[in-house]
Amino acid sequence: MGRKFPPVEEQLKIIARGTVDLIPLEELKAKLQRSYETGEPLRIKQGFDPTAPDIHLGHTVGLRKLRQFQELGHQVIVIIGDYTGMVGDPSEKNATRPRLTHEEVMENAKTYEKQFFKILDPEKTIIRYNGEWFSKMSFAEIMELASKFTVARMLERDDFARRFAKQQPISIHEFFYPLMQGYDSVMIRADVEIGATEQKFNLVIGRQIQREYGQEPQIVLTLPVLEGIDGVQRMSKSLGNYIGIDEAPEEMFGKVMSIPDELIYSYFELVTDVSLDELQEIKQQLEDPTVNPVILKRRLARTLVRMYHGEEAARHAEEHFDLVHKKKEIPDDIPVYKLETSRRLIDLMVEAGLVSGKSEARRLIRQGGVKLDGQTVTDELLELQPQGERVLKVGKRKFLKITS
RNA sequence: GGGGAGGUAGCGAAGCGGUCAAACGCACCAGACUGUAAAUCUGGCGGCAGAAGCCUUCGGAGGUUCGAAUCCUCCCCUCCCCA
Repeated sequence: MGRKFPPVEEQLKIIARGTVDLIPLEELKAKLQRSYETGEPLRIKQGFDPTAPDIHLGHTVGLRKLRQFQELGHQVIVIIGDYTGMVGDPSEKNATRPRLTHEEVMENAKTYEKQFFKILDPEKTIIRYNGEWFSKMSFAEIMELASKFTVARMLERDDFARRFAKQQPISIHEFFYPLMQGYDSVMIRADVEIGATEQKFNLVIGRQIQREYGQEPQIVLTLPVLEGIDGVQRMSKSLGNYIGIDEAPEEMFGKVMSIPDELIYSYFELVTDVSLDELQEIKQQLEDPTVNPVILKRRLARTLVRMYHGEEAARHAEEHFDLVHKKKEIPDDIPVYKLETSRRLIDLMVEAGLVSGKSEARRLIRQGGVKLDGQTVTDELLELQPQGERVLKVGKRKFLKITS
């Protein structure tokens, strides 16, 4: 029948790129083969819990994979976990997560949708909120779902087991998380579910739940967890080590430049659109001791800014970066503060939001972290008079233009 | 239902009547060094005050005391064992 899709082997090559697990591979081949023959696209699912208002590069690892499926002709279904978001995924967590209210979650969800389409093709994407079905579920139905799973099975999970062993609390509602995620798969009849490796348990549970509800189990596709810019922990908004896809080009460029070298390759691999050939070349250069890694890091920064803000912005961001950090000059587009009357520097710093309090302002001055027109400020009692235009630098990257 | 162990700053963890704004480690911030990397070193890390000092903190509310994170009472929460 229809020749809507590339041949199975070709599809597999693209699907397998960057993935950690494909379980079970044989079933995936069968599904692909069937869709190839019938012209019916596979239903590819990934869920996102809007627990924070912004999408960052960590999310794009999965989104990019979804995009690849779209390009192969398949149907992508994104679940926005307005209900699961209220539970909070316990995966990899060592403690119960704070529960968000439905209002908070919905607020975040709004911005999610917009940001998704920076990567996904809106024409080939269906967005569903899982509150759609969970808000209507009766207690009888919840019990039925819960009965399909045992506590022992739940405790197989590393994170639960660890918390249990350490005598830390586990709330009952946390056990529901994997069940809910699996039920999502049932509701949308997922053929493939994508998630980070830490999601493996939840994803596999989905297979079992689907089977219980009389459906063909989904294929589990896991992707590596993207490390944050600190190079230590996973990228996460709450850890503050993230790069948001909506961030200003200059900010984005700067953040990329601050990642540890060890991350350069995986960033290229997981969150940029460089080709496999280029990837190969990058790898070689990174292994070559005569090549300064900073060159590749710049390329990474440029690539990422280009992807989200365009060629022009990327060039601009790089110039800006050189201006500030290489030549130690001051960027031209910094916040401005209008000084009307005589004012103490520390008060001004607080008011302009450069520091959280006067104590911090004093501290920074004492430590030589504050510069006025390039001169290190030593007097923490410094009074500023309105006069001309001056530039205040606080710490490594905060600037303020003071005008009169 | 019974018995036991706990709740200390962002996290982990000391302290158990004054010298505690609270050791130490991690995280974080600043400085030096660099490639705004990592590593390393130095300093900082409740708030306010020029400093002396003052104010608010040790699950919550009361109380004892000249003085409490430390003692007492009640309450809330967590974990373990038994039932």
